[in-house]
Amino acid sequence: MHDVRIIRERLDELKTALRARGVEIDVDAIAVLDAERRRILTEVEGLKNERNVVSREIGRMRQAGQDTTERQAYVRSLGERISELDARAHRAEEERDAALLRIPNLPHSSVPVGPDASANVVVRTWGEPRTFPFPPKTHVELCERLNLVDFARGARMTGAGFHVFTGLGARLERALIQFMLDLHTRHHGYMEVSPPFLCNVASMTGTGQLPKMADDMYFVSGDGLYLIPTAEVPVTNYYREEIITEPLPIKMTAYSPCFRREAGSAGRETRGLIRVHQFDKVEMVKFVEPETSYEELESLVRDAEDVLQALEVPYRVVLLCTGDLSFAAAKCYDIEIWAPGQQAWLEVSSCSNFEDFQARRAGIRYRRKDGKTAFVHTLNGSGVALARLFVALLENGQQADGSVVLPDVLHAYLDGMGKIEPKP
RNA sequence: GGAGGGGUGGCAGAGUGGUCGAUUGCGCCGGUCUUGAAAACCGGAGUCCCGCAAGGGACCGGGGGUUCGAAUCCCUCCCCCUCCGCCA
Repeated sequence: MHDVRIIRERLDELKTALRARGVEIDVDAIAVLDAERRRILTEVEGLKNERNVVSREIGRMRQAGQDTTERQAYVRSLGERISELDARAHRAEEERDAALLRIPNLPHSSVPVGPDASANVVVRTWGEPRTFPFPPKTHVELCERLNLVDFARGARMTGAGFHVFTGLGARLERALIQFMLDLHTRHHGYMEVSPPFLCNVASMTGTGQLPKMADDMYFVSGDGLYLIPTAEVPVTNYYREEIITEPLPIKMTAYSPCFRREAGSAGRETRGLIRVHQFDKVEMVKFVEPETSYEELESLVRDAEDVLQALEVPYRVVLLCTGDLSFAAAKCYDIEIWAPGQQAWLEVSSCSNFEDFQARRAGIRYRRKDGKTAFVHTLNGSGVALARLFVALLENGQQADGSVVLPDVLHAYLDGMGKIEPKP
C-alpha cells in the first residue's frame, strides 16, 4: 500500500504512473475521501478535547463533594455527537484504505514505458539454441516415452492441470530442487527456510496477492487460508509486523510447491507442463536497505542466471515494460529459457524489486543508523521455477535415439546417472 | 477438541475506574570523566493522526460495549503458554 501522502502531494505523478501501467483507478475519488476524513477529524477531535477537559473537572468536583449532574448530562450529549462523527471518519478511512490497497506500485524510472509484453526489452542472452539433425520431440512425448510424468492419472486423482512425476521423473525433480538450494546456500549466501504452504489473509495482503488476485488462488474456506502461489508470500512475511534487528541485507531461499488456479487462462497451453496448477519452485527473497535495492536486484538476477548457466540451458533476460509489470513490482526482469520442442521461450524466473511497497503493507521495518525506524526494501526472484525447467532440460538434452542427456552438474545428485534412456 | 493462564513502549516487566502515554530495569542516543574504552555520573528519547502554527486527538493484541471518564469492568475475535484428549 502506498503512503497516503501520495494522494495529497504526488497526485499527478501517480496518475502518470497508472496511465503507463494501463490501469484505470479513480484516484481523485480517493482524494475526496481523504479530505472528508480530515475535515471530520478536526471537528471530532475538538469535541473530544472538550469531553476530556470536562471529565477531569467532574472528577475534581466529586472529590470536593459538589453536584455534577448537569456536567454529566453535558458530556453525555457530547458523546453522542462524537460517536456519530467517529463512525463517519472511520468509514471514510476504511473506504480510502481499501482503495489505496488496490493501487499498484509505481514503476521505477528505468522501466521502459509500453502497453504490453511487446514493449519488453531483451537485455542479454546466454547460450546458443541447439540445432538438431532430427525433428526434436516435445517434452510431452519424451515424458511419456521415458515414463517420467503421468498426466492422465494426475488428472484423474485431482483434475486437469495436475500431474504425477514418476520414477526417474520424480528423481530428477528432487535432484533439481536440491541442486538449486545447494547453489544458493553454498555460493550465493542465502539462508534456507522451509515455510508453510498455506498463508492467512494478512500475509497474502502483505505481499500484494490480496485483494486483487483472490480468484487466482486456492482458498481453504474452513480455515480461511490460501494455498501459496509462490514461496515469496511466506518468506517475505517472515518479518511481518517486525522491526528487523539483524544486519541487512538478509537473503533467504526456499523450496515450495506453488498453487495457481490460472483462472481466465483456461484452454491456453493446457498440454504438458507449461502451465499447470501445481509446480515446484525454489525462490529467493531479500530484505535490504533502500539505498542498495537496485544493486541487489541486479545480483538477484545473476543468482538466478547462475542456475541456468550451470545447467547449460540457453536463456535470455527480459526487462518488463510498465504495461507488463506485476501489481507490487517497481522493476522486474524475467528470465526465459529456450525450449526447442516448443520452439518457444519459457518464463522460468521473475526477479523484482518492490521497494517499500510490500514492506509498508506488511509492516516490515529496520532501524536506521540514526535510530529511526524505516521500511526495508524487499525483492524476490525465482531461482528457478521447476516445471518449465524440466521441460527445457528434456527438450534440450534429447538425442536421436530418444534418450536424454543431463547436464554434468546434476550427475552428483543422481548417483552418477548422466542419461535417461527409454526402456526397450 | 476440553480446561486454565496470558498478550503493556526496542526487550523485560509494574500498573485493577480519574493528573497514566503509562513506575522501573536493560538496551539505545548525547555529555562529563579517560590517551582510548569500560565503569560511574548527568541528560535525552515511543508511534500515528489533524493543524501553517499554537495546540489538539488516538494508540496498553483486533473489534464492540458499560461509564461523565477505561490499560484497568463486560462481550467477541485473533495469537501465545501450561495441562488433558486425539494423532503423523
